[in-house]
Amino acid sequence: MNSNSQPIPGKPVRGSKTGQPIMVIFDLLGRSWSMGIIWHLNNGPSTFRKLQEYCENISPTTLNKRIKELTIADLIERTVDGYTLTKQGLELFKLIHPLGKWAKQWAEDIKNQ
Amino acid sequence: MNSNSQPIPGKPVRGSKTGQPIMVIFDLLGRSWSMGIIWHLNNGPSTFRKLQEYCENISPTTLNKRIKELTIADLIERTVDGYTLTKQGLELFKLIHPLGKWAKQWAEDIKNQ
DNA sequence: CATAATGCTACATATTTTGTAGCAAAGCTA
DNA sequence: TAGCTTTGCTACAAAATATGTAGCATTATG
Repeated sequence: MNSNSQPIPGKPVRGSKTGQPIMVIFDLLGRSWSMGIIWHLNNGPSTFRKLQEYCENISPTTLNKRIKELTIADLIERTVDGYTLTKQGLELFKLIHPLGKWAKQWAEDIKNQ
Repeated sequence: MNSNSQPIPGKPVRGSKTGQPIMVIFDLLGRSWSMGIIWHLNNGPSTFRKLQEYCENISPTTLNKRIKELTIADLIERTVDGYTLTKQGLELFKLIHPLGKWAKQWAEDIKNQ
């Protein structure tokens, strides 16, 4: 359908022919490990191999793709200390952070169903 | 790796061998169209075909899988009016909602890079 | 009762993700 | 400075997921 892989605002993505920003973000974050990478980087800079380890031994192929995508999207960047969140990436993290607490409660609730 | 498809807290999922809730949610939301479905249902109940249409003509196969997963996760449910968000689903939506505004700004910023 | 809309399954094809191997470059370390 | 080790990454085949199309059984609706 759309073999052009990098989700870019204004261009068609999964979920929006007109490339609505929210859908672009959903496409980007919706790919395997994207959110895990961002979540982890909030703990500080990380090397390629540390990231791989943290993300349940994600294959280097996939990790590399995600890194490229998230870098183009200006959510992460490479520094001397390793990969880190950009200013934007940190803001995004702050927005998804509350999910952590909610998820715990949710897990409780569906257990007691 | 893990052919058992439904992400369940406490069971291994993509991103966490111990099934940490946040990772379970990431696995669930990370699948194609999951977030789009939740986002859309916030506009009110929707039929299967309306959802399909809204989600860029998602294939019925995939939509059906997502519906089953999100239903088991108690995020959506089927009512006489069609599929709707559950109480939990609505809470989740509220948490991801701010992403919309942020995404717009983000789209602006990376355009002007 | 006929027609249309709805929810969904089947199944082949296409795309993504995984897993393993391994290489080139940079950084210690003796 | 010669030899490890770590790091970032590519190649490529196999496995898992997603897509697209057809179509069928039910449930509204006229």
